[in-house]
Amino acid sequence: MKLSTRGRYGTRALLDLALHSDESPVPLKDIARRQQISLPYLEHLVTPLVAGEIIRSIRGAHGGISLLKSPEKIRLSEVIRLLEGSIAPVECVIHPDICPRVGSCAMCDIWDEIRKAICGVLEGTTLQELVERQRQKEASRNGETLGSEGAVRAEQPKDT
Amino acid sequence: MKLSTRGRYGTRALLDLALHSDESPVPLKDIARRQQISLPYLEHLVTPLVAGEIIRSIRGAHGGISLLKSPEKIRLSEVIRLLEGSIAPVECVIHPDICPRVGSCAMCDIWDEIRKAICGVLEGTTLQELVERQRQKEASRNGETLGSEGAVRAEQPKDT
DNA sequence: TACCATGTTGATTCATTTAGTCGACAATAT
DNA sequence: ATATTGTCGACTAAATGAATCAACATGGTA
Repeated sequence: MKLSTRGRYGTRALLDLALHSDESPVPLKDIARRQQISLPYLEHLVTPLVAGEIIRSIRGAHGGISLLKSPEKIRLSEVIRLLEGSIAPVECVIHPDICPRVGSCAMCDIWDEIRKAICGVLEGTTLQELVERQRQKEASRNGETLGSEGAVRAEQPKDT
Repeated sequence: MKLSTRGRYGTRALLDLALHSDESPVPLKDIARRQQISLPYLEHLVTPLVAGEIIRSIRGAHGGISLLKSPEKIRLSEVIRLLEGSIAPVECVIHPDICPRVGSCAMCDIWDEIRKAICGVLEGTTLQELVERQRQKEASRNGETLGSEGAVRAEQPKDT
């Protein structure tokens, strides 16, 4: 149940793009440098986002990628689906026909509840919200400067 | 973000055990046959559940596995954690120290929300509930017999 | 026009994980 | 004793993940 680097790097790249978007497109090179992702790998991560019409790309000098929709309209669910494929934790939730136990398996219900729970979070989060969160974090990080640096990690989740 | 066969087979095996538990232990061979899991593979799946003291095993003739706790006290979260390891979709949620962006990364918040959402479902589901659900499904499947067999698949999730 | 900066695509590599098998062994009932 | 069952570690094969690279397409700029 782990996210691959596609999901992790891809979302970070998209957030980075949103944070650095003015009018002109943002070169992959810049995103790669800021996010510490290798450029040739990032190119592959970006492809499905272009195909999914979340961003568009412009070749040539001063080229790069830019958002096709305003950040409030970009939901994380859509992004993750493009980067990672289906969100469902098991296949049979999506394709009931491949499971011989279809309709008589109590586990499938639970797997689908998990799918819905995950979708709920992703559906309810827009790129705009991520941008705001990120800006806020960086601002409060600057205000922090002196003193107890370690105070950031307030509460650690006990749970896995 | 897919569950491996460990999680899928393991939970099915445990549910099968709960459904077929009387006083005597249930041989792995029977579970393997009913659930269509290869016996040598099932042996490996069962190991962490024994280690986690959810079930115990008895060797020798008439041996097998049996539940160590009553089904109402066995939460799916515990089972999945034993079978699949941490539920968190990314490592940095559990070990913030391995992430250079710790405390200043908006994505981490989201990944943790997802972890919580998944935990919520798993924490809130006991083996007893699964048993009841499963019995109910099988009962209604028997009452079905004649007529429109296909009526089972009422609503199909559009969403991934 | 020539050239440089950029994105596109497919092939390829390498490491890791997953899924599964097998054999030797330990324990228990009959 | 012996048949039956679980335990454990080694092993293998296939799939996936994480990249890298080269050849190409395209758009600015001198």
